[in-house]
Amino acid sequence: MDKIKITFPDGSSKEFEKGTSAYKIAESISPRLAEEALAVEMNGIIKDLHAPLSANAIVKFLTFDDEHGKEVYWHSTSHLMAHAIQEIYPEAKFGVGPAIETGFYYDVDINSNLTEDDLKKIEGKMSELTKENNSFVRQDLSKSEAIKFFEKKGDNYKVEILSEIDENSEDISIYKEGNFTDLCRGPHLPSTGKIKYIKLLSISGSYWRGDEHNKQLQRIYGVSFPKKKMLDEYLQRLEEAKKRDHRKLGRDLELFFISQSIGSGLPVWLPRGTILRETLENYLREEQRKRGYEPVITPHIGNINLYKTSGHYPYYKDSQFPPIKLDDGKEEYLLKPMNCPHHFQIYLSKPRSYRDLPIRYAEFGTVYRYEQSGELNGLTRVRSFAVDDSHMFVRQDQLKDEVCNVIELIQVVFSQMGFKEFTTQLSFRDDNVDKYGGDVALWEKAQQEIKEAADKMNLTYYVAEGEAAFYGPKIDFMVKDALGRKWQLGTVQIDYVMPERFNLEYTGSDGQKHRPVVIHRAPFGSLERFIGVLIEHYAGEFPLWLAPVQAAVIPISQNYIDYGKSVYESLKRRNIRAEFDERNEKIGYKIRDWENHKVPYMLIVGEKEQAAQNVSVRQHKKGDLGSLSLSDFIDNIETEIKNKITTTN
RNA sequence: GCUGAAGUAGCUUAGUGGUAGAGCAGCUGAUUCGUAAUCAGCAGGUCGAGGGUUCAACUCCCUCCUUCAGCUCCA
Repeated sequence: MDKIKITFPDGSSKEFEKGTSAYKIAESISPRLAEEALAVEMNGIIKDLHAPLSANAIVKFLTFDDEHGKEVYWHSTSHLMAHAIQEIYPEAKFGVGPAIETGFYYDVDINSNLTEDDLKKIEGKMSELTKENNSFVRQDLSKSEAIKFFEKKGDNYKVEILSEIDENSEDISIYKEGNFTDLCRGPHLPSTGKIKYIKLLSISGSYWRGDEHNKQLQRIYGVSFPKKKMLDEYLQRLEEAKKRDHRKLGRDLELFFISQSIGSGLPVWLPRGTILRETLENYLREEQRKRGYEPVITPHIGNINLYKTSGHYPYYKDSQFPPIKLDDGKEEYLLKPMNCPHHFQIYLSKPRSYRDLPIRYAEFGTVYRYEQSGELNGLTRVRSFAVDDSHMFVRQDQLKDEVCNVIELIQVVFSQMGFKEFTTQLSFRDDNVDKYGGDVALWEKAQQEIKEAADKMNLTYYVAEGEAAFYGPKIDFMVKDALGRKWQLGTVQIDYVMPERFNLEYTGSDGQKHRPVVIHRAPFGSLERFIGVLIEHYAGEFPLWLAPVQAAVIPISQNYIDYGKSVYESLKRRNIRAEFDERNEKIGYKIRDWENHKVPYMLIVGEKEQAAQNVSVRQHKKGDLGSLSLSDFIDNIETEIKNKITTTN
C-alpha cells in the first residue's frame, strides 16, 4: 500500500496510507479534534472531512473557531434548512443558500407566504433532522446529468444556475443528506448531527439573482452554533445592538427626530444634537484650516443647467427631487443633489495660475436626494444631509501627494473618533461602458494614482470593480454599526471628467492653459450618517468633548439651590455645557435620571459641599469619585475637553 | 419602488365585535431628603387616515399613509 506524508500547521508530519480520509487522520491525532473538526484545508483548498487524501499534503483541520470552519457550518445549516422546508412544503423550489458573515440564508419559492410561526415549524423540523445525523454525501457529475436531475426535481432555479456554468472550468457536484439533494460545490460538514443550536431569524423578499425585474423569492435568514452558550451570546449581542440603535438613542437623548409633518427622510436636529454636530463640524474645520482648506458657502439650489453640464442630471434623474420651474417655464432649478458644480463656479470666477494650486474649497453643504421610500433609515439613509465636502483643484504633479494628504486627514479624524476598525475599498470601474463618463485612459491613470496613494499611506484595502462613481474612481472608508451593517463614511474621489465638462483651466508656467484634476472628498461622508454611526459606536455615551451635556449640577435638597446655582454659573462661565437640576426630587432619582441620559459628570452639592465650597463628583457609570474643589474640577474637565480624550467601549 | 410585518397618550405597552387600561415622562401638592425610581392627586387617546360590513368596529374587510426587516438602489 502506498504511503503519503501529511504535514500539519505546527510543522510536524506523519505518514498515512494513500486514500485515508481526513476524518481518520483527525481521529489519529485526537478524538477531540475528530469531534470538533468541521472541514479540512488541504494545501489551501477547503474540502469535506470525508475526502480521501491521495497525495502528500499540508493539512489543517477547521473548527468553528476558524472563519472558514464557521462558513462550512452555516452553509451546511442552510442546506439542512432547505431539507426541512422541502419536508414541510414539498412544492418548494430553491434559489441560492449561502453562508454569510454571520449565519446563512436560503432563497425559496413557496406558494404561501411564510410567517414567524412557520419559522418555528421549520426550526423544529431542522432539529428533528439533526437527530437523524445524516451524512453529507458528495457526488460529482456532468453538467447534463445535473441538469437532468434538477429538471426532474422541478428545481428550475438550479437548472438556470447550471445552464450558465462552464463545466470545463468548474466541477459540478451535488450533495445528498438524508432524502434531500442540492446542487452545491461544497464543502460540507460530515453529517447533520454536528449542527446543534439553530435560530431562524427573519424572512424577507429578495429578487431572484438580485434583479428587480425577476420574481421575488422568500429569503429566510438564520444562524447556528455548536454550543448553546454561543447562541445565547449571539442573541444577547442582538439585544445589545438594539439598545444602541441610534434611532432609539436619538429620541431618548433628544438629539434629533424625524417628523412626518416635515417629511420622510428629513431629519431635524434638536438642541442637544445640534451641539454634537457643531462640535464635530468645528473640530473638522480646525483640522482643515491647518491643512490649507478655505471655507466657502453656496446656495441650496442651483440652475438645472449646472447639473446638465456636470452630467449628473441624466445619470441620477430618478433620484433627485423634481425641478422647481419658474413662471415662464424656461428656467428650472434643482435642490442641489451635490455641491461640486457650485464649487466649480467659484473656481471659474476668476483666472487661475499654476501658482494658486492646489485650491481647496470646503463647505458643510446640505444636499437633497430623493431616495426610494424603502431605503430610508434613521440618520444613516436620508433625503437631506450635510456633506463635509471639499473640492480640491490640483495639478497632475500634485495629485498623489494631495490624495495622500486627504487619506492622512481621514485617518486622523477616524482615530480621534475612536474608530479602530474600518475597511477601505478602492472603487474602480468595470467593463460596463455606459455607466461611466470620460476617457478610459484617464480612468486608468486615476485608478493607478489612487492605488499608489493607498499603498504609500499603508492602507489595507480591497478593490471593488464596478463601484466607482460615474466620473471617477474612489477610495471609500466604511465602518460597521451596532447591528453589523456596513456604512460608507469617508470618501476620496478623483475626477478627470468634471474639469473637462466645466472647462476648468489654469495658466501654467509655460503660459499655456492646462486642466486641473479635481479631488472630491468627505471624511465624515455626511454629518447625518456619521453621527448615526457615532451614536451606536459610543452607545450614546459620548466622550466629554462631544457630550451635549457635560455636567449636571444636582443639589441634595431645595436648601442648597443657591449654592448649586453658583456652581452651575461658574461652569457656564468657563464654557462647560452644564445643566442645573433644581427639580424637587430626591438625590437618587436625579442621579438615576442623569445616568440614563448618559451625562459624563454629576456634581452633587449639599451641606458638606456648601460648607467646604467644593463639589462631590460622580462620573457616569463609574460612580462617586469623592469631593474636589470646584476650581480643581473645572481645571480637570477643561483639560479633558481640550485634549478631546476619547474612550471607547 | 418590491416582499413581508407592524402602527393604541411624548415613550413602553394591555386590550379577539359591546363605554379604551396601565407604567414611565408631564403638571399640582406634600416631603427637604447624601450617590440609580418619595408619596398623593390631576391631566393626557377622533386606537395612523379614509371607506365598507354590523344594532354596535381599536377589533372583521378594502384602499391609502407611515415605520420596521430585507431586496433593489445609493453622486
